[in-house]
Amino acid sequence: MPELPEVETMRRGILGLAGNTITDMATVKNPCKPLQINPTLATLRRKTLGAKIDAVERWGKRVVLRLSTSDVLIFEPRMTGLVLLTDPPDSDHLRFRIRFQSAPRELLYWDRRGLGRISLLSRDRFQQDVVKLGPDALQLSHELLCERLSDLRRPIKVALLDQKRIAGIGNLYASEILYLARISPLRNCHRIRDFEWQRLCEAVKTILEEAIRCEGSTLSDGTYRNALNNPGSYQNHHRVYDRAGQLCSTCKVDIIRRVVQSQRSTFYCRKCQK
DNA sequence: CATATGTCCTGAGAGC
DNA sequence: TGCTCTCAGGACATAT
Repeated sequence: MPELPEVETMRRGILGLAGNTITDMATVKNPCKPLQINPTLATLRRKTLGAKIDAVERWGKRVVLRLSTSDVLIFEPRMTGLVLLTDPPDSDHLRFRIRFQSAPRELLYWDRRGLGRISLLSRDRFQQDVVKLGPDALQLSHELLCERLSDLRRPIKVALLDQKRIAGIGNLYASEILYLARISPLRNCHRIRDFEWQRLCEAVKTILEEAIRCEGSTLSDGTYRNALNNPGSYQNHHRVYDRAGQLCSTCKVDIIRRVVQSQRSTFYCRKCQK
């Protein structure tokens, strides 16, 4: 589930790693299938031991450690991955461990479902991959949003999830953003008007910034945690996500509906979103 | 090229 | 109670 706000919270939580030096790196044996590491653990160790962390960045839904060797170490949490500076939620799904020269001495990667990835890329390869992704959702302008989405023959909700168009928005925040922008998730991109793209652009910023202030959303399964293993609080502010059947808080007339688009749940108010 | 669908993975919850 | 089935969705592979 980690989308832009959760991954940004992870990034901020481990900013203190900047300037630190990697002394060891290992997978953790556990009952689950092994996590995918690109290219291999041996290569990762050979290329990163002794390297310094120059910067802690975010790239869409990925956490990016820039190393003094000019390589880039990437954590891609996908559904249930976490980066942690403290004890993980459980030991069974702890997957990876990096040790450092000075405090904080350890970074853990925990992933219940194990769909996440850890990758090491050269700076050049990283740049090539970055340009394949769309602009970061927090850097959007009205013009950029139109340029990336307005010609598509797809529902706007589906288009917002396409990381090659816009990077950082996932299933939860797409519903929240469209509700605030008062645009139906079913609307085809190429039929959306200019003033609506303007509203959408503002809603993207508003929702993502609100969610970052709340350190993201920890849903009922409790999986998502910040780097200190504390839950976020934005789930208490969701306007539509996972609220099917509840009264719309804007019109107070219609109820929130759930529909399925591209095999993902979408939540919206038929009366408020046109 | 654009768009649609299948796959990976685990645990929670439903239904019998 | 314990089994089987379905669902959750981020990113990519494969199909149309």
